[in-house]
Amino acid sequence: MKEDSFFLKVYQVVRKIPYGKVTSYGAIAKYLGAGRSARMVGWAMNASHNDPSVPAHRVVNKKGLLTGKHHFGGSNIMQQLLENEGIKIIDNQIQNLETHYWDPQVELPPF
DNA sequence: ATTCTGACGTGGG
DNA sequence: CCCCACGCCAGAA
Repeated sequence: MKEDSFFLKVYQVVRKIPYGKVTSYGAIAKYLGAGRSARMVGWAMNASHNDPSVPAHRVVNKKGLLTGKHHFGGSNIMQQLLENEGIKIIDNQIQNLETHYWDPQVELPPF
């Protein structure tokens, strides 16, 4: 596992997501410079299972849909975690997404 | 090397 | 907003 692999970069960003905030795969990809590799970000989250410090539950797709909840052990853990942070979720979709949205490109300093 | 896949995004309708 | 199709690219087999 290369320390500079895409996964590691993703982890770094995802770890910086503040409590009660969410972001999208595309936003992370963009921040990393990948731009169109949003899918890779999500895929990187798969490997994030090996790294519990990565709050993957705060990463959703651009619609605010919890697309990856199925990978959280098969239960609605992801939704509960987000609701625990004050985020309302209905039918796997985050309500008031703009309120909880957190853009690394804006909130975090550039490289 | 090739092939396939994937927790996505965007654009057109 | 929904639906459909294409693109995108890193990693695993």
